[in-house]
Amino acid sequence: MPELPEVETLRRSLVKKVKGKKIVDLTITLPKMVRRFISWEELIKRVCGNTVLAIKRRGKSLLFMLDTSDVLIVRLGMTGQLIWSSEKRPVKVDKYTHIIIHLEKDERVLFRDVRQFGEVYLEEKRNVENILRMGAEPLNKEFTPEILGMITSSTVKIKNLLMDQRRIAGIGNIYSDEILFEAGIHPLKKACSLGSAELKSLHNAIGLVLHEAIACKGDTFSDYRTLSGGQGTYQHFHRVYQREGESCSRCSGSIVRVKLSGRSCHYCPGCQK
DNA sequence: AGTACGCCCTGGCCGC
DNA sequence: TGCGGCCAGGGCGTAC
Repeated sequence: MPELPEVETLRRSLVKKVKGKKIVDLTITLPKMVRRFISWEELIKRVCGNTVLAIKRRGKSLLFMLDTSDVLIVRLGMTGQLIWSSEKRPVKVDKYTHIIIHLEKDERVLFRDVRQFGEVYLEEKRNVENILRMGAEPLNKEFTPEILGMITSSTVKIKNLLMDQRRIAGIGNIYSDEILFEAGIHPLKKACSLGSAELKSLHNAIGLVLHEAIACKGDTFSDYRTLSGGQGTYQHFHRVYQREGESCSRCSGSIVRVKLSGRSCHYCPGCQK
């Protein structure tokens, strides 16, 4: 389940491998992975022959900036992977590889996705922000405790708010649990009830946890892999996520799991008030 | 406005 | 061994 740290890790690798290179061909074996009102035929037509000027990230989406007015947008969903394949180290294409971006010299980026929740689409650069409709980037320096305070002026439960991409971009189920533990805030607490000390603590925890996870090259709790097929290591440092019944590293109490809007939510009742 | 739920989808796991 | 049933969940649409 790639969230901001996993997608940022992929982005950094993609910059090294793909930036400045020409897309010579695009293979789409599962057309329904192409979404948002563009046909796969048109996608291929508008992508092939163009050079990738830059690779950006917005929330959990990767943006391949082309040397035309278009951006190729990739969202990995739950189980999506981007895998680097070269002549020296070719990667086998299996039944879960739905899209292949072909560069020159037999270099490829494979888009593999078991559950098919991911998507690829094309949008004009000037429309990207409108289409993505995403909230604040939590690692930008503009993301201050004051901005966070404005975002949290809602009666939504703080856990749901952290995962709402239109409010804050890039945080999913794993990191929202870990961030709230780090901040010592109960996940079911109403966002608007947070005091200024809690907001500061939450802001700090967001930066801390996301940077830590990026330093780990992400979290390979399940399907996520780095561009070269390796694993991230953040899963070894979970403090609450998927640790139901285990003891809290801080107070030795028992980690609890509850259902919240169809998602599991883990926290320590002793540390998170 | 907030929330619950179903849908998309498949591998993995459980119980029988 | 094998099979049915259920679960995980990001994002979106819909109903309340």
